[in-house]
Amino acid sequence: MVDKPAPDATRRSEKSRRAIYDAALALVGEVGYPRTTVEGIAARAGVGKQTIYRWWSSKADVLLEAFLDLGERLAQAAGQEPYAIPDTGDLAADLKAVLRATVDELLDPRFEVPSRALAAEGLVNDQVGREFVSKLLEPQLQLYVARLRSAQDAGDVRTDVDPRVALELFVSPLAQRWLQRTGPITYDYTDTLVEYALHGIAPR
Amino acid sequence: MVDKPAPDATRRSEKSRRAIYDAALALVGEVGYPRTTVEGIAARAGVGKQTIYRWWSSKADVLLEAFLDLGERLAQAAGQEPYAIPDTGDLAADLKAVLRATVDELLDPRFEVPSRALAAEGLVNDQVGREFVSKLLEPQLQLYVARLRSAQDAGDVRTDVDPRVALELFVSPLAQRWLQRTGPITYDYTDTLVEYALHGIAPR
Amino acid sequence: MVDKPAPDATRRSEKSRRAIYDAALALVGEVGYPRTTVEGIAARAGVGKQTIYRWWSSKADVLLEAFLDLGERLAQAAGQEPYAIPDTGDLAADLKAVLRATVDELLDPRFEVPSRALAAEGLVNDQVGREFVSKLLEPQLQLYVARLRSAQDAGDVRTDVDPRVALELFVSPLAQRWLQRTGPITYDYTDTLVEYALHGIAPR
Amino acid sequence: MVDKPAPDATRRSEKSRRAIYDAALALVGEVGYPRTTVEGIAARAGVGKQTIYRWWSSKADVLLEAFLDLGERLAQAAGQEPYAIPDTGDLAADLKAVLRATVDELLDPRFEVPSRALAAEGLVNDQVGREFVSKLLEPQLQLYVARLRSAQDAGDVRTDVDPRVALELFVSPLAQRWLQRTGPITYDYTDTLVEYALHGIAPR
DNA sequence: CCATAAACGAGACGGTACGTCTTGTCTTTCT
DNA sequence: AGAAAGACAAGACGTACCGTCTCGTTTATGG
Repeated sequence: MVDKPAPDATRRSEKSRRAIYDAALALVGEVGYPRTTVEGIAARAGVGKQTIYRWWSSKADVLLEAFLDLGERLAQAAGQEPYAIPDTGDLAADLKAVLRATVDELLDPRFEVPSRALAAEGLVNDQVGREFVSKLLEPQLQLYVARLRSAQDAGDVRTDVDPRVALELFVSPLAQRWLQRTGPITYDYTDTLVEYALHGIAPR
Repeated sequence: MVDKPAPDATRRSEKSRRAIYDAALALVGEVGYPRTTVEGIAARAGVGKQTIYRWWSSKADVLLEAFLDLGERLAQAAGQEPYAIPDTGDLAADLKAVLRATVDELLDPRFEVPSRALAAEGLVNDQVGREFVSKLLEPQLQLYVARLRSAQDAGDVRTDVDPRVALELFVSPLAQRWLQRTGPITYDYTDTLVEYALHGIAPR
Repeated sequence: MVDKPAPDATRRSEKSRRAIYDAALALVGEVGYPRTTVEGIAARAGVGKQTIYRWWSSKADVLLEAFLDLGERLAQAAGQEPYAIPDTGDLAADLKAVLRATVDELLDPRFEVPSRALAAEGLVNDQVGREFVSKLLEPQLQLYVARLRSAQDAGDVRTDVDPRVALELFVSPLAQRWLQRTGPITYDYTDTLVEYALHGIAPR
Repeated sequence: MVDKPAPDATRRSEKSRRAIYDAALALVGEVGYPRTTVEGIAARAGVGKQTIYRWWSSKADVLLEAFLDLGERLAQAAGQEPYAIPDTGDLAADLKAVLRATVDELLDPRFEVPSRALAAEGLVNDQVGREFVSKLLEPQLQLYVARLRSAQDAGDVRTDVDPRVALELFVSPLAQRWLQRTGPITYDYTDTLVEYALHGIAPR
C-alpha cells in the first residue's frame, strides 16, 4: 500500500482555488449545505472534480477553507484590526459593544448558512471540528481573554478568576442560542448577559 | 396531485417500531451518524424500507424519535422524576450536583454519539432542530427556571433577574464545550461556572 | 468476502430491458461502439445505471444480448426459418444464393456497426468472444454443415471431406474481408469463392 | 485556426521512442490491451505524456508502430528474408510449410496478445484498420500471390484463377479460427485446408 | 563557446465515464 | 391493508484516464 505522492503545491492554479471557494460559498448559500455536492462545486467553478479532490479531502474541508479565506478577505477589506476588542477602560461597555457587533454578524445571512453548516459538520466530524475551533473560534475567544486580563490589571475583575472560563459566561449563551435556536438574539439579550456575568445574579 | 392517504396508525406494527428504534441507535453507535443509512436500519431491523418511509420522513426523524423513546424508557426504568433538580435550600450546592450529573451523562458514550448527531442535524435541518429543542432541550431548561424561581422566592437570587437568561450562564458554557469541544468537561469546571454565575466576576 | 445475492429475475422489468436494448443498438449505430457508454445507454433508455449493472456485466454484454434479441425479433418477424440454406439439389447454386444474401446483410448498415463492434470486442474479451461464436456464429455455420452433408449423400461432395472445415473455404474469406476490410465484398466475389472451393484451383 | 508546427523529427529522442515501444508491448502483454493506458505507457517508459502525444495520435497508433518495429527487429535478428515463401516446385508442400510456420507464430504468446489487440482495434477504428492491413497483412498476402503466380507459370494452378482470391481459401480460414476462436489451429488443419483448396471438395 | 530553441520529464488542469452506493418510490407477494 | 422484499429512476460518490497545457531541464546545434 503506497501513498500517492503529494501534489506539487507550487504549480497549483490560483484561479481554480478562487473559483472553487466562490462556488462553494455560493452553493451553500443557495441550496444549503447538505444539497451542496462536490460535483456541483466543480461544475459551478468550471473545474474538474479531480482538482477538488487533489487539494481537499471532502466537501467540508473545501468549505472550511473557503470560509477562512472569506474571513481573511473581509478582514483585509475592512481595515487592519477587524476583531480586536476595544479597551476604553469601561469593561462592561467594551464587551457590550463587541457582542452587539457579533450579533450583527451572526444575523448576517452571508455568514449564517456557511458557518452554521461548518459548525454542524464539526459536531460530527472530528477533524473539521478541531480545525473549526482552532482556526476560527479559539482565536476570537483569546481576544476576550486578553481584554479580561487587562481588566484584572485595572482591578475590574477579581484576580482569582480564570479569564478563559469567565468569557464563556457571555459568549457561550449567545453561541448556543445561535447554534441551537434556543432563543432570540438581540442587543438587549447580550447586554443582559454582560451584566449578569460581571456582577453575578446573587444579591449583594 | 393528490396526497396519498395517511397510513392507518392503529394497524401499525409495534414490533417493527421497536426493532427500528433499536437498529437505528445501535447503528449510530457503531458506525456513526453519517454512515448510518435508512437501508442499513431496515436491514438490521429486518424490516422493509417502505415501513420506515411510511412512518418517518428521514433518517434524522427516525433517530430523533428513537432517542426520545430511549429517554422515556430510561426514565421509566430509573424511577419517576429522573431529571428534577433537588431543592435543599442551598442553591449553589443543588446546581453543582445537577451539573455534575449532567457531566456524567454527557461523557457516557451511549448518549454521546446519538445526541451529538441529533444536535448536528438540528443545526442544519430546521425541523429537526425545532423538535430537538422543544422536546428535549427546553423541558430540561425549564427545570432550571423552576429552581431559580424558587431561589428568588428564598431571596437567594435577585428578583430583577430573568431566570431563563440566568440559567444560560452555567448551562450554555457546558453545552458549548461539549458540542464544539472547545474545552475539557470536569466537575471542577462546572463548579466554577456555578460560582462565577451566582456571584459574578467583578470584585465586590 | 460475500457475493451479493443474485437479483430476482422474476421481478425484472421487461419494459426496462426493452428500452435498454433499443437504446444500446441506437447509440452504437449513431456514435459507434467506443463512444457508446453505459451512462449514455441508461440516460437514453430512461433507466438508472444500476439497472444495467444489475443485469449485465459490461457494455459489451448488453450489446451482445441486444444483438441476439434483435436477431430473434427479426427472425420471428420474417417467418419461421430465416437462415436455413435451400436444398434444391444444385449445391453450387444454393451456396451462391446464401452467400449473396449474406453479402446483403453484411452491407446493411443496421447490422454492420453493432456486429462489427461485437466481433471486435470478442477478439479481446474472451467471454464475449465465446458467447458471440457459440450463440451467433456457430449456429449459422452448422447450417452449412448440414447442407454439405446432404450434398455428400447426393454424391456432390467427397465423403472423406470434413464439412466443418470445408465450409470455411467460402465462409472465412468473406468473413475476413468484412472484418478486416482486406478487399471488396460483391456477388462476383462470393460466386468465385464457391467455384474455387467446390472444384479447387488446380487444373483437372 | 492555425495548426501547431509539426515537431522536428530530427531532434527526436531515440531513447524515448525505444522505451515507449518496449513499455507499450510489455503492458499489453501483461494487462491486456484495454487496460493499457497512455498514462501507464508514459510512466513505465519514464517519459512525459506529451512525448507520446507529440509523435503518436493514440494508444492504438503507438502499439501499431511498436508492433511493426518488433517485427522488423525480429526479422533482422532472424536473417534476411524471413517471410518469403519457398518455391521448391511442389506447391502443396510449400504452402503447407509456410502455413505450419504461421501456426507456430500465431500460437506464440509474444505475438498473440498484441496482434490480436491490434486486429480488434482495427475492426472498429478505420485508420488503424487500414494501416494494419496495408503495412502488416497485405504485404504478407502478396507473397502468396507471387507463389501462386509462379505455380500458374508451372502449370500447377489454372490460369483463369485469381491468385488474390485463391490465397484466401487457405489463409482466411486460419485467420478466422485465430481471430474468432471458432476452432482449433493445428498442422493437420492447415494441411487439410491446402488440400481442399488446391483440389476442391467435389469428386473428380 | 555559448545562446537559444526545441524536445523532454513531470504533472496540474478541465473533462468524461466508470462502477458503487444510497435515496425515496413502486411493485409484488405474503399474512 | 400492513409488511418484507427488493427492483427501480435518480444522481452523487471518489477514481482512472483522457488529451491539453504549462512548467523548469536537458540537449544539440548554429551564429
